[in-house]
Amino acid sequence: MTSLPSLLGDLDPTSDRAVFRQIADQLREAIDRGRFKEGEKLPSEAELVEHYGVSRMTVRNSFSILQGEGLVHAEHGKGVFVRPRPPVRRLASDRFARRHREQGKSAFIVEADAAGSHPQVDSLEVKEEKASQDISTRLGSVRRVLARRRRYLLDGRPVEFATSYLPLDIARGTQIAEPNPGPGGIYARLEELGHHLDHFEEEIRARMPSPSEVKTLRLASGVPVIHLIRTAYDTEGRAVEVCDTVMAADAYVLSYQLPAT
Amino acid sequence: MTSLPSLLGDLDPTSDRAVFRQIADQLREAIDRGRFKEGEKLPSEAELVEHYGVSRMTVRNSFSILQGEGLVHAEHGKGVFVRPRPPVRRLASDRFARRHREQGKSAFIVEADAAGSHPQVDSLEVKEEKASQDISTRLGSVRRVLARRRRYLLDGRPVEFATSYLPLDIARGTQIAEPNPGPGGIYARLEELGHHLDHFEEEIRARMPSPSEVKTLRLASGVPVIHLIRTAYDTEGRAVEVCDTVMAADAYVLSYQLPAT
DNA sequence: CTTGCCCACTCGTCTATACGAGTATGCCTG
DNA sequence: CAGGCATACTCGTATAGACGAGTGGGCAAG
Repeated sequence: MTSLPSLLGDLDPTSDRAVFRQIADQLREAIDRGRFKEGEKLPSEAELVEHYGVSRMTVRNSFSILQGEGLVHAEHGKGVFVRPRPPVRRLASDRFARRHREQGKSAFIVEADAAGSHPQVDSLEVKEEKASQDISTRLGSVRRVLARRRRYLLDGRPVEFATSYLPLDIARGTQIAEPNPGPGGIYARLEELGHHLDHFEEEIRARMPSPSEVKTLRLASGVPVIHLIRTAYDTEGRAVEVCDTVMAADAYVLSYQLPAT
Repeated sequence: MTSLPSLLGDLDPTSDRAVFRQIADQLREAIDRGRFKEGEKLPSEAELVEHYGVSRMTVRNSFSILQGEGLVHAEHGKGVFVRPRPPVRRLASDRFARRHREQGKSAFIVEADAAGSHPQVDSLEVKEEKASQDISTRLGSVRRVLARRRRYLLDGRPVEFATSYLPLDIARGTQIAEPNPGPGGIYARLEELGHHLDHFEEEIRARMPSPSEVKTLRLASGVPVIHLIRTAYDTEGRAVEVCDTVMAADAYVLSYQLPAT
């Protein structure tokens, strides 16, 4: 094994910078320089304690900084590893164009198959419920809505959790209220029902996940979520659906094409 | 002062959940329920040590979880506070439409003034430099570029750091290479130079900030950044500008309008 | 009354120690 | 040879204590 000093250097006792930050800095730099590669194991806490001559809590503090940055993750009993960058899913802004709505399978499945990954959808739940204040406002003051919840997985990893909300007067009793909305998804059904789609509005935020989001998306620490709220409007200007999506930020790149007008 | 028990409850010694997580859970819930309001001070470490009968490090561990979630922030010598949600800036997808390009001031200034906040732009730097691999690819294999860097502040708080890259054959010697690109910004100049803009492509990612981004954006811990890369294409299909923007995620909501086509 | 200092309280950093629990490996037993 | 167990190594949790440094209020001196 290569000796640590050759990889990691010494501390600067004259520096104002806290020792645990200096250690974190050195590890970060070593990772950035590729001295530790993706998925590779970092020196164990004990080794770093030895190398730097500090206490274990100090080393753990350093690791906790890097974890917060999403650079590394710890595995109990194994070690601390450089977090591999997962393959990302690109979401193009034309993904809801009518021409993509012909096939029988959902856009998610088709797209993932094409990319060679194994897609899955689970946690399906379709039910009527009271609209939250926000959803109600977006849908134009409806009291109750049909909520369609589902979780998307790629190669076994949860990447996205989405809920669609539709006004009851539109969705109740239609195939939209069924677990499987049929070919082309709910947008195809909406159009068949006479609600011709005119445009979508998407709002994008990024933030740290709530504990429940950490759980459902099995997020590593230091991974933010992208929160996307899409509202679909029909040609009469009515909001016919709101889709609230929380995505693991390390699994997505969103891509939009805008006219220069 | 209200006694802590009335706000915070007890630990469950039979629970599998680690003590510091239980404490974090209770504090989080109290914050969510509004028992501690935005900007309000949480009980001090000493008080929580007393209340729960645990050691100080355990309490600090709890705080560090909440900091990682961006829920609270600590101020040396003062206490730990519920992090106030700053006002957000909405970026609409039509913000580069030609009709917004008439006025003398930059879009950022106009928009912030309208919102009643005090906008500022600093750290201006305009220079020629070697294009990175990524920028070169996006601009169509150019070696050197003109880079325009600037930082945007709202009411004294840095919210965004952006760099525009333009091919030298377009920008060199023009007003684009001046610190002040004139009314309507560089897009107006590009069109005057005969590069009529056709469309933009925007790529959006979210991630935790690098240490240098923490510094330039003065980010609190637990605040991700939104990384937006916009490429501007002219009517001949040539990429004429790439703008790389890093935004404090808690200060922005991006909004896009998409045709249903 | 004002100024300035001191002190109490806050979080920041660091040490040393202890035990628990998950993982992997190799040896020993059947 | 196969299975299982012991063991060493990993990180997770928690305690107790020490000192440093930023903040703010009160008190004392001018």
